[in-house]
Amino acid sequence: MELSCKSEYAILALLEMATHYENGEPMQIRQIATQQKIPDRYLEQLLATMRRGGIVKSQRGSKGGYLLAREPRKISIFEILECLEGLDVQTGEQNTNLTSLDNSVVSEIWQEARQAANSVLQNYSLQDLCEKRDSRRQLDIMYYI
Amino acid sequence: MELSCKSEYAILALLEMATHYENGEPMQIRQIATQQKIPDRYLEQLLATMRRGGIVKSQRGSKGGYLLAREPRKISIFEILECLEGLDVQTGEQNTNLTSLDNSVVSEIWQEARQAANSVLQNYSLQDLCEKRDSRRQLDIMYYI
DNA sequence: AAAAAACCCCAGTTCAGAACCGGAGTATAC
DNA sequence: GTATACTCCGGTTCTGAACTGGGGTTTTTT
Repeated sequence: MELSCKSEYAILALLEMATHYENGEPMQIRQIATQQKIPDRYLEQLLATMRRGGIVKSQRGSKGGYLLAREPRKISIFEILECLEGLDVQTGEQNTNLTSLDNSVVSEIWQEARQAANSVLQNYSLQDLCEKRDSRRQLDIMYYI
Repeated sequence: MELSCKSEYAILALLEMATHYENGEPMQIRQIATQQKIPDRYLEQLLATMRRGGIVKSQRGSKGGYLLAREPRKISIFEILECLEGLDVQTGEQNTNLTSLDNSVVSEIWQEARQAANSVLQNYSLQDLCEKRDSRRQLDIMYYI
């Protein structure tokens, strides 16, 4: 039940891109990696995966980089995790022999729990996280004064 | 978001014990391991952990074995996972310097999702799983006829 | 045209932790 | 007092996550 390092990196990177979404310029891997303290060669892979998943788009060549494929409001946290953690390939083989009844009952319960978590994540967009962060930041300033 | 092998083994073992809870006799590791296809030396460790966690109790010596510490109705799936997967030690260090605002916002969302999953698991007892399995079994027989 | 700046692809390597095994010790039943 | 179980603690194996490296291709700039 831990958030994988991979997914955390990805969300942080997208958060960074969402923050600069308005100005329309692509962001370079290096730039993002430095800001969010992510190993850049690793981030490269994550961004490539997310490009294939239609979450970001890339611009090659000099002055190139990455852009969100859609507005931050239209990208859910669930979608990001789903893209990265593999599609949870439903190996639907109901081997009623190998997989006992006990097994399938357990995995159904687990499925249900996961579904509950997923619907929470489906209701949060990148935009939401940015806003949450920004209002938090405001609060911090208030306290400081 | 995958159910660890460890937790699955544990639930299956407890399910087996719940099934035989009525007759009051302790069950041996070997017996459970064979039934549920679990490596017995590994199961031994899991049961020991659950004994320390107050989920099962043990009887040493000949004719010994393990028993559920409470009725199956009173043991939630959540409790089992909590016991095995470590207490999720809340490293509450809010290093506002090391951990950026972005980081903490992300981990809060994750927390919320996990909480949603947990409350599902809190509402399922071993008894519930047994009943689910048994009614499933009845259904299978019906189809067979 | 050439150089520079970026992404692209694919193949490693490292490392922590999960899963599993073994042996010597201890309690209990008969 | 012997057989049968759990108990404790340490080791091993193996997988997958995290990270690294090198040689490409595309695009911009000069």
